Amino acid sequence: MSTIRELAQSLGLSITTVSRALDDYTDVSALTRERVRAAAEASGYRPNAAARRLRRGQTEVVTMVLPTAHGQFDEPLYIDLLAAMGPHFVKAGYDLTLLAAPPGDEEIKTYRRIVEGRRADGIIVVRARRDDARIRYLLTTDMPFVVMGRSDVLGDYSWLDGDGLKAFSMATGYLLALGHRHIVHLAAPSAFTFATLRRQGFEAAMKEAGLRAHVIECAAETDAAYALAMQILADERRPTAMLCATDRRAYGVLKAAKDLGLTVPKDLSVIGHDNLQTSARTNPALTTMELQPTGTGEQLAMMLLERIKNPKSKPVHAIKEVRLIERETVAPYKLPK
Amino acid sequence: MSTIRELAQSLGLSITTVSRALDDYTDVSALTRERVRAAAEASGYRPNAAARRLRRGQTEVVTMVLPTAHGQFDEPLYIDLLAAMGPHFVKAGYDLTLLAAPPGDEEIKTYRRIVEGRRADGIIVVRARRDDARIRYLLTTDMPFVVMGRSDVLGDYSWLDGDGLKAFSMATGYLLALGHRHIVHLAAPSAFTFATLRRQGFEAAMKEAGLRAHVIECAAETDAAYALAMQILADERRPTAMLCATDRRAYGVLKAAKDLGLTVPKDLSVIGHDNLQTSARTNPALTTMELQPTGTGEQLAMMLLERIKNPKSKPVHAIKEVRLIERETVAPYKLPK
DNA sequence: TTGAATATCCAAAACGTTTTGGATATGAAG
DNA sequence: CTTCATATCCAAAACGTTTTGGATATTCAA
Repeated sequence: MSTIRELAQSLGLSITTVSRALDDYTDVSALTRERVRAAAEASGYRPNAAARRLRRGQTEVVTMVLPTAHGQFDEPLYIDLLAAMGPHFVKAGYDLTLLAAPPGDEEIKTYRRIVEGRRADGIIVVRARRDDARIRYLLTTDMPFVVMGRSDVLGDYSWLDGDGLKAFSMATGYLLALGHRHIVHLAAPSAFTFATLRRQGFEAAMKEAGLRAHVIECAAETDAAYALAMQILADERRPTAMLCATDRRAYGVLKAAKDLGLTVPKDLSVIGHDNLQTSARTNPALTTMELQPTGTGEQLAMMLLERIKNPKSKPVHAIKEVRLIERETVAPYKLPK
Repeated sequence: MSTIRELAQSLGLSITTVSRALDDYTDVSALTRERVRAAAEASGYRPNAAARRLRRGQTEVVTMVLPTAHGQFDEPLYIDLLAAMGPHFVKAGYDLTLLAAPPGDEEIKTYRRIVEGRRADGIIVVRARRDDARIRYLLTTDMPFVVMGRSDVLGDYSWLDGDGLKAFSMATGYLLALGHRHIVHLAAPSAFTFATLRRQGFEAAMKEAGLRAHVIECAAETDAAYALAMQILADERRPTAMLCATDRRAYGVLKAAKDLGLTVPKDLSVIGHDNLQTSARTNPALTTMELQPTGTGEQLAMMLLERIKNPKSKPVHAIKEVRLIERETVAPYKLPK
C-alpha cells in the first residue's frame, strides 16, 4: 500500500522530486536520484497505474477484439498473432487486453466501450471485412488502430495483409503444372476481403490456362466444408484437386475424402491456407500456405505503436508475401487407366 | 471528449447528481434520473475508466499470466480456458488481460508488476507446480487469485483441478481390461503436480493388477516425446500400449509409431489427456481424456469473482471429474501368432 | 402553526499521480 | 558588489470520477 507520498516523506523530499527522480528528469541531482531509486526499490514502490493513467491521459493498454461466433475464440490464427505481438507491447510498456465479441451490434458496442471509456490507447482489428463497420466507426474517432487484413472502407489507416491474390494464383499454377485440370476452389464468403482476393488469384490463373474456374462458397466451419465436399466428391466427375481458402475448410475436405474412400493425395490433391499448428499433424500432413506469423506480429505491433506515438504520421500499408508449404496432400495428376 | 462535468453543465445539474443518477441512487428523483440517462445516452457519455478506478480503488480488470517457454503461448488448453472465462468476466464488468511470461525470474517480476502497480483486481494462475513461487508470492499479498491445478504450497487459496489420479487409474484399468500387460506411461516432469497425480493413478492400477509400472519422464514438447518413443518402440520387447500424460506427448508417440511402420491401434494403443482440438483430427483420431472445458472456465471465473467480492470468504477447492473420450487409437491386445 | 420526517439536490474532499511555474541557493561573469 | 545563469528543489494545480456530509424544499403529523 505504498504511495509516492509515503516514499517522499520517508526520504524528506517532496513528491515532485521523487516523481521526477524516478522519471529521469535533469533537474534532480545525481545523488538524490540514486537515493530515491534505492528507496523505491527497497520499499517495492510502484506508481499506481490508475492515477498515472488519469494524469497522463493514456492507458498503457492496447486491445485486440476477437470476432467470435458463439462466445468462443475459434481462430487459433489470431491467438498466434497475439502471441507474436505480446512481447513487443510489453517491451514498450503496454498491456495487451483481449476481448471477445460476436459480430453484429454487440461488436460495435464493445468498440464504443473501449473508445468512449478510454480503455485503451490503441486497437488491433482482425479479420477485416470488405464493408467493415468497425473500421468505419474507428475512423470517426481519434483512437489509433491497425487492421489485419484489407477492407474496402476508404480512409487513412494502417493495415497489413498477406498477398492472397498472388498466393492463390501461384498455388493454382502449382496444381496446373502437376497436370490437374479440374480444380475446385472452396472459397470463404465474399464479405471478407481475403476471400475475394484469394478467389481472384485462383480465377486469374485458371483463366490464363484457358480453364473454367469452379468456385464454391463455404462457411468457415470444418463441418460446413465437410458437407460441401461430400457432395462435390461424390460426383463421378469429381475434381482431382481442391484449393481451400483456409486450413479449417481443408480439414473438412480431408475428412470427406476419407469417408468416401478416396486416398489423398493419390485420388485428390488438397491445399489449404493459414498453416495452423494442427495442419502439420493431419494424416497425411496438409500442404498449405502461410504468412510468416512472427514477423507479422512484430510488424503489426510496431505499426500500432507508431500510430499511438505519432497520430499525425502517415498510415502504413503492407502486403506480405505468402509462402507455400509443401507437405503430403498434393501429388501429380495421373490419368485413370 | 465528454466528461461528467460537461454533461452536468448541459443539464443544469451538479456532477454529484449526475453521477448518482447514473448509478441508481435513491436520492435522485425518477424524473431527473431519466433526464440524465437520456442525455448520457445521447451524448455517448461514459465514465473515464482511469478516474473511476482511481477513485474506487479497483481496476475492473482480471489478469491471466500464461507461462510460456519461448515467448509463445504454447498451450492451446489455456486459450480454451480463456475463451470459456471471457464472457463471465465481461458480464461482471471486468476486462480480461492476458500476459505472457517465461518461467523464472521474469515470471515473478510480472506478478509483482501487477500486484504492486495495482493493475488487476484478481489473477488466474495456471499450470500449477508442486513448489510454486507464484502462489507463494501471491499468498504474501492481498491480491485475490485462483489456481488452475493443484500445488504443494500450503495456504488458504481457491483452486480447481481435474481428478488426474482417478482418470489415469481408470484409463489404465481400461487398457488392462483389453488385455494389455506391457504399458508404458509417458509422464510429465514431477515438478508439476498434475504429473505426479497422473503417475500415481497409473501406478496404483498397475500395482493392483500385480504388474510392473513402467514410467518414463518426458518434456512437454511433441518432439521430445517423439524421440523417446522412437527408442521405446524400436525395442523388440516394446509395450503394446502407451499412456501419455498429455495429448502433445501422444502426438509424438503417434508420429514415432508411423515412422517405425507400426499400425495404431493394431500394433500399439495410445491414450492422451487434454482433448486438444487437434486430437479429434489426428489420423487415427486420438483416444484421450478431458476435463469439461466450458464448465471449468465458468467455475474458475466464479471462484475468482467471489474472492474479489468477498476476500474474507473461505477459499474453495474443486476436483472435477475427467472423462475418457474413446476414439480410434485403442484396440484390444491380440497375441502375435 | 410547528416540528419532524422525507425527498431532492449539491459543494467540496478525496483517490495518487504528473506537470506547471516558480523559489532558493550557488557559482561565474562583469 | 551586482547580475545572470545554473543547479536543485518544491507547492499547488490538474486529471475525472465517487463519496461524504450537509443544505434546502416539501410533506405530514400533531
